[in-house]
Amino acid sequence: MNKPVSTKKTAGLGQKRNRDVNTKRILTAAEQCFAQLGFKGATMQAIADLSGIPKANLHYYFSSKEVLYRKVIEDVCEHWLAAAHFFDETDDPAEALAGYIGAKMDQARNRPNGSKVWAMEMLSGAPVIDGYLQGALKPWLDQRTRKIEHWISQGKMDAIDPRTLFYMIWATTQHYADFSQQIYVLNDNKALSDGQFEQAKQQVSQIILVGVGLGGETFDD
Amino acid sequence: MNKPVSTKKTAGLGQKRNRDVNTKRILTAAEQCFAQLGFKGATMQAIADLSGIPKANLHYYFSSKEVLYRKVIEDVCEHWLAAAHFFDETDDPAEALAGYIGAKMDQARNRPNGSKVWAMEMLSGAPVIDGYLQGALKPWLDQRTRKIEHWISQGKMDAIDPRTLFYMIWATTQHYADFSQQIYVLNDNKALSDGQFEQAKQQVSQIILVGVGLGGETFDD
DNA sequence: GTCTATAACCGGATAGAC
DNA sequence: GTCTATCCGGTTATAGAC
Repeated sequence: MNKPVSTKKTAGLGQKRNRDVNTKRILTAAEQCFAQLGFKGATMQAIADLSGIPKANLHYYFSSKEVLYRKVIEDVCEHWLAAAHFFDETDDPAEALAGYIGAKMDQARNRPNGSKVWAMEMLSGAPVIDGYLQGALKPWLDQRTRKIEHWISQGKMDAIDPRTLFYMIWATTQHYADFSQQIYVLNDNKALSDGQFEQAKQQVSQIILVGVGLGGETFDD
Repeated sequence: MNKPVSTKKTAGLGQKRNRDVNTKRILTAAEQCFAQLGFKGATMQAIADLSGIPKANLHYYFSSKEVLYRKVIEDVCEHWLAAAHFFDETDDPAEALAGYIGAKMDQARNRPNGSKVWAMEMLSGAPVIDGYLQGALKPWLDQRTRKIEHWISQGKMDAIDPRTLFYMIWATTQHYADFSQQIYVLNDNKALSDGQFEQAKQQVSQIILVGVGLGGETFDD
């Protein structure tokens, strides 16, 4: 749909930059295609059309469809971790959880396709992402689980199972990206407005915080 | 993988029954294949192998891959509604929500592939399921939204947004089916045991009920 | 580095014997 | 009703001109 940044050889200085730009365009288009259609369903032709880069050039930048897919997944993983650190910015459980939930909600809103690719991968049994789950996500979760257990032992929050809590946070926040079509229909065939989304964000935070015994001053209105 | 119920013509009485059995086997295999691989990724050959029925016979029972897929989706929709009525079995908000959450959790555990096909459809933008969302799910949600608002006006529960609550319930319960691979890895590469699952069920109920101001006696242990 | 044309392959669907 | 063999369209990937 879009025009490629430069056709034919512009040989010389701006070339590496050109390569980066094209690579980025391809990755963005691929993320969208894979998100909606799955690995098999997305075609190189569709990715080419969407990115505005000829199909054969995709194979110039990425040796195969699978290599392209793995690169998309890698980016999504990095993106996941980007929100993860919000949990550690404070030692107050209410602040940590509210900050983390807010960050995950914003991610779902701002980069829904990343969330969808992740979901697709999980549905497929995580063939590509598996190593990342073991090597990065599991250690992250184990550590935060201990942090929550510590807060519980200090009487700062209710004695809930930390894993259930995290699964709930992940599921709920990612739902706003992954099931956006369902939300769209249930919202009278209208996308959530910024106001509606902000309200949802506040509500999700409120219900979860209150649910784990942190029902303090977490609302805005 | 499995052997077909009967090869060659057994002509006569048991035939219609035979047809039903084969149809059922195909649908079960198809549900699994579509859940893991998406519409395009699942091949008629794979469905044939898994059901133990020759590929050509699939086309005898279902005229095309799309017809087969639509039938799978229909079954999944019926299944969705099957849990929906648990919400209406009582006028007590805590009982209604706990019963509904429990039913949805059990569904996720007992028929994960149904949940995955649903999720896949949503990620793809719900091309097939759209009419059902408009015609059945939206009315259902609108009605239950009013019920919750009624309870809120009676002071029986906190003034939360009913939609956010339902999205949270759907997302969290379905997470146990859709993201089972992630849960598997995070649970030390072991599937959740029955005990772990029951605990998760209780925890989800507890956090949500407490979260909306229904923190009474909802636990077992 | 880029693009057009094509090779090689695979999957859905059908024809036609039994 | 069931199964084997086959056709045809579509997809990935590459060869080779520019």
